[in-house]
Amino acid sequence: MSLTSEPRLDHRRTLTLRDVSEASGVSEMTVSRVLRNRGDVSHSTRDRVLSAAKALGYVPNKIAGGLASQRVNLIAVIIPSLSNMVFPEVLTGISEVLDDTGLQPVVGVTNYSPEREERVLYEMLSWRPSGVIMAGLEHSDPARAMMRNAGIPIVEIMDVDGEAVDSVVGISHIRAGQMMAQAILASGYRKIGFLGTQMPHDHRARKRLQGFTAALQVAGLEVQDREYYEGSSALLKGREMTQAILARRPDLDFLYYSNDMIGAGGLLHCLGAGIDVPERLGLAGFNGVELLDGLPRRLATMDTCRLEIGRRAAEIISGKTADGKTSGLRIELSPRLDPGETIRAPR
Amino acid sequence: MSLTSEPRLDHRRTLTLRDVSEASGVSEMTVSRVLRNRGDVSHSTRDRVLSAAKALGYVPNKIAGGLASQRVNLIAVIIPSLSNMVFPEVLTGISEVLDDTGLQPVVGVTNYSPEREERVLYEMLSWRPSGVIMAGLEHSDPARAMMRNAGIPIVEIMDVDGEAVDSVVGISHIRAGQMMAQAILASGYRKIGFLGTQMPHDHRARKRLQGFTAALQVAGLEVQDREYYEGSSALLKGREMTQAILARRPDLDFLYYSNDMIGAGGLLHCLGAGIDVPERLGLAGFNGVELLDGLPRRLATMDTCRLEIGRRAAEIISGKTADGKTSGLRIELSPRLDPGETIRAPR
DNA sequence: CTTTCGGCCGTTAGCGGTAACATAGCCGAA
DNA sequence: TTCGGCTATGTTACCGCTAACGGCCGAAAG
Repeated sequence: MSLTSEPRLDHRRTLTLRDVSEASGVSEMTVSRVLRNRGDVSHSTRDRVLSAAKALGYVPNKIAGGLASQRVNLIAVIIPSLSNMVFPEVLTGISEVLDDTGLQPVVGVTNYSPEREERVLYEMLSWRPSGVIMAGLEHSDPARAMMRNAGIPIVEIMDVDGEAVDSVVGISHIRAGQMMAQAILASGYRKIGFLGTQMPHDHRARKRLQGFTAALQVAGLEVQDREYYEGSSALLKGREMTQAILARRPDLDFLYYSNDMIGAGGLLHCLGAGIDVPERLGLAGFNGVELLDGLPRRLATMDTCRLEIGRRAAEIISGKTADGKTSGLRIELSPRLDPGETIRAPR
Repeated sequence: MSLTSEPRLDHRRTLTLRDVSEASGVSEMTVSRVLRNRGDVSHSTRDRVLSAAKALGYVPNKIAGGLASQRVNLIAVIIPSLSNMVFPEVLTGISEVLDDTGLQPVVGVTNYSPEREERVLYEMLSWRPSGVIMAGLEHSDPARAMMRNAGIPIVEIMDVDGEAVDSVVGISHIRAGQMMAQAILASGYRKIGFLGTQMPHDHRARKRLQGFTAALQVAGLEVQDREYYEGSSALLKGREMTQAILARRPDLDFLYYSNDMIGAGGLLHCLGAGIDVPERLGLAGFNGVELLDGLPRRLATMDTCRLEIGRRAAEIISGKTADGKTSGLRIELSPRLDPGETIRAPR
């Protein structure tokens, strides 16, 4: 029952274009035009509308707008995890590019579960996004079908070893594994152990190992011992695993880790245990996580172009490619091997 | 012009309820009921509709649904950064709780910029979410106004030192700083240095320092020297900063870091430089990042209840509180100090 | 002076669903 | 038999916004 009062707004129904149109004395359509910066509106009208909207505290309703225009400025980005440090970096690349396109990334997380991936994809598609960026190439059949039928650009990222639904941007993890194996062999290491995630979930780690063992095989060698773990990777896990594998096989002369985090834990363990790295024992991780620069010794690793992958994927989605194409692209980037200080010089 | 052909779907207009209704011989309304599991539908009809929907590959349109029902199952979650490790953990807590409520978190990232925060909030509100979870208590006036007028539950998280728009869940960073200072003093350290982010951006770090210095002052002491940095925190940064501050003030006997990551870098530097930790020099970080367990020495730190904060916030938003209230709540959690192995025993 | 044209703004008809109500059977109780 | 009540389904009227088109008006062109 307040007569004048401060900005009421309390528990009134939410504002619509009509409120702004009444407050500024023009039609809803004109208000819509002003707020979207589309079509011709005189300067004076524009100002009137804008100030009315601000005064009321009007926030457009994209639900209604999207339905009417059949267009939504969302890009679905589906990744396995956020706690991996790898994916936030991809997201950064995506955001960088999308920021000045009016497109907005919306992130879904699958926790490496195919069922969850399917659900998340379904949820996201039900918002009718303008594009999908999806990590990996391995998906359930229904998920593939949804992507194929969505009628929007799809970009699968991180990995190029397999068949893409539409476009793909990534590196070959098989080749990455091969490259690392060759570098290790070139430095004269021969008794090699592997430490990593339980394979079934992480397809890219699996492919790395596959390329790795294949390259060893060419040299007539094989992985001597393996140590698996589940759950998230942390320094402590790397320490424990390293201790365990070395207890079993003290004769190993190289340890290949499936990621930098556990590799760093292993490095700390070895240094603490007085093991001569890299002469007596070489170490290598994967990913090139710069967060870990600053370790007592720089861990050998392989950069995976995460920022670049994010950027290129976003460019495809937003049509910023050379010829404006938004589908059927295939971009393979080349990972760069950084020998750090935990692989001895080639001999 | 294919006559029979495989699932056509190629470049046809996207499917609607009508398509499913025609394919299954019932009204659109009935299809809607089946797909939403709402209202009575006979078993046989349900099956028919479901199989028709699956066969066609129908994906509901939440844009239309949301407009019609005036309800949307989205929760806006607005945080400063994803590369901080702290926020993904909060997200985990949120997801855990939201997972079985039908509500879905949508994440927006502000990069610690108030302008960006305002934009992101505006964007999110324009999708008419059912709630907002927002990091921190410091926001621009327009942002506050938007939240106040949105007519939905708002939960500000992480920090309780200040005035909330609606509900708040977090810890007192002022008290956290005090607690750490008291622990440090109790162990007999007297010449204390601080290393952290440039304050203006990170309000919580600022409040910690504020509480910290206040507690020192009570003991007639003050922070002897400070070392600031900008950009993201990493081990290397921690090393460099530690080296710099110790070069200036080799007499310091304690270093308080604004987060665990740079603290860990500092620890590695000190160990490498042969400094006696914690006797000659004590160290402490902040956050209790478990990722870093496994360092040569466990860094003193303070757990910030991130998972719990996420959970409680989500519970408020989803009405899972004791009395079902969704607004006006205030929950202050107590951070736990972990002295690790870088503070010597109290004397 | 009429015609044309472009700038500015309004009107109309949906977009694809759902709330609310109406309806048609069917059953059992009065 | 009648009638209330229940179940299973259909009908209608929007939700808030925008595409498409149309109208008006003043200025430039014929």
